[in-house]
Amino acid sequence: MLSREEKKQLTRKSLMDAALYLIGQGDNFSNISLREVAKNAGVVPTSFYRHFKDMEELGLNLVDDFGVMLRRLMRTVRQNETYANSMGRCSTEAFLSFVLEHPEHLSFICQSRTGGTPALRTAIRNELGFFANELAMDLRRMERLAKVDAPTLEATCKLFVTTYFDSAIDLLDMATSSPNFEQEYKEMMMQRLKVIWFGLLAVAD
Amino acid sequence: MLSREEKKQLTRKSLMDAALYLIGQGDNFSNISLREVAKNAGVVPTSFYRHFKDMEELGLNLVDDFGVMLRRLMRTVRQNETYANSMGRCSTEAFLSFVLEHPEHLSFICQSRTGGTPALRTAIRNELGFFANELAMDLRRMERLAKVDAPTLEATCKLFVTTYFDSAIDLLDMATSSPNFEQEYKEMMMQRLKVIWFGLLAVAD
DNA sequence: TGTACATCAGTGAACGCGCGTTCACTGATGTAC
DNA sequence: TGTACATCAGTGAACGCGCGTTCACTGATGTAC
Repeated sequence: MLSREEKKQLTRKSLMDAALYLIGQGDNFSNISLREVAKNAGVVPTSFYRHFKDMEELGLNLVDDFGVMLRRLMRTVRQNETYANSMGRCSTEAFLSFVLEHPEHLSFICQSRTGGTPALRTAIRNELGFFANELAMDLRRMERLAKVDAPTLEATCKLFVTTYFDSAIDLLDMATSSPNFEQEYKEMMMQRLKVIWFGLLAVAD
Repeated sequence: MLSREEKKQLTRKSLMDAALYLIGQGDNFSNISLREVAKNAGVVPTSFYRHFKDMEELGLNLVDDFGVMLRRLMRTVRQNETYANSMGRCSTEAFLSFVLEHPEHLSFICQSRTGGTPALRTAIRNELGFFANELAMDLRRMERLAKVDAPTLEATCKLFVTTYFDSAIDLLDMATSSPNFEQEYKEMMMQRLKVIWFGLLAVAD
């Protein structure tokens, strides 16, 4: 038998899942009503308030989840032994899987990054900034980039991050329309990453 | 005395201006109601239907306006005699002015690019694609890029475009918080453009 | 130019609907003795 | 272990509100003669 607290956590999760489900159906997070979420979670609207103050608070919790997922992704990529040799291909494939495994979560992040409430946008910006900083730490360890000054390295890392997340929207759209989308996506990303990477190396000299 | 048609166009414009005004107030376009727009345009809700089928159609017209503005921007930049010599600085300053002159329009484009209805997203994607193609045409004329293959050049142009439009959100946020935002923005953009540009030159060799 | 009629942008009342939020409640789970 | 009470996640009715959309209308502008 589940404890009261465990049951509560299950309901909480089903509320967040319901929001993601509705995003997956094509709704914009900012247009999703509390009542729709409660209905899809199989719970009466009033119950919502036992878990979240309002929809924005639920959204902030989705951003937190996203942050956890992102950190897990980074850890996985780094542990891959071929990472140091073929960073671009490696991380592109990891990101591809990441997006395809959590399409609703990524739709939510991409649309709320620009269209969410100020609090949501700030939270997402912080997560992406963390991502960029981690990437900068990784790159700083590379000998061939030793001569790159800090501002350029940081700017480049932000460029990598926005390139990844801009591509997520394209990827999600492609996945519903193009049969060979995985290959197309990889080629597109490798093209873009190559240019940025070459630029960074050129600056390093 | 204005003709009936001229008056109608004025009302139409005030409806579109009302939508932009509400976006400027911090609302998300997809959350703005037809009634709010009509109210801010000084017109009864029913009048809205004399001009647009629904809010999406109004949004598509905003995208069209944006397209016209974008083409005007490109023409201006190209006419500038120093363009060929210092493309990065030139276009960054032009884009800075562009964003600051039409902040509501750019908020709308940035937020609807990812958060709008499918029709809106497609329309915006087309406009940005046009921008990227024009840029590719400009770059193709440059001798030092003669050796760059077409896919790389196109990928790079898309990268430039997404870099510009991703920066627009940051710029609009900075403009309301940072006193020295223009200088900060220019430095940030020049950093990013430099890396992409160096990357393109490196690929050219 | 003047008159009689057509057009149609904007009006105002009305509709049914889903919304967020409140409230007093129920009954299973948890706690103290 | 058994009992008596406390907690609190979830219920269900109710509220007032703004929404999109409909309808028949008004009266200024436009057109034909």
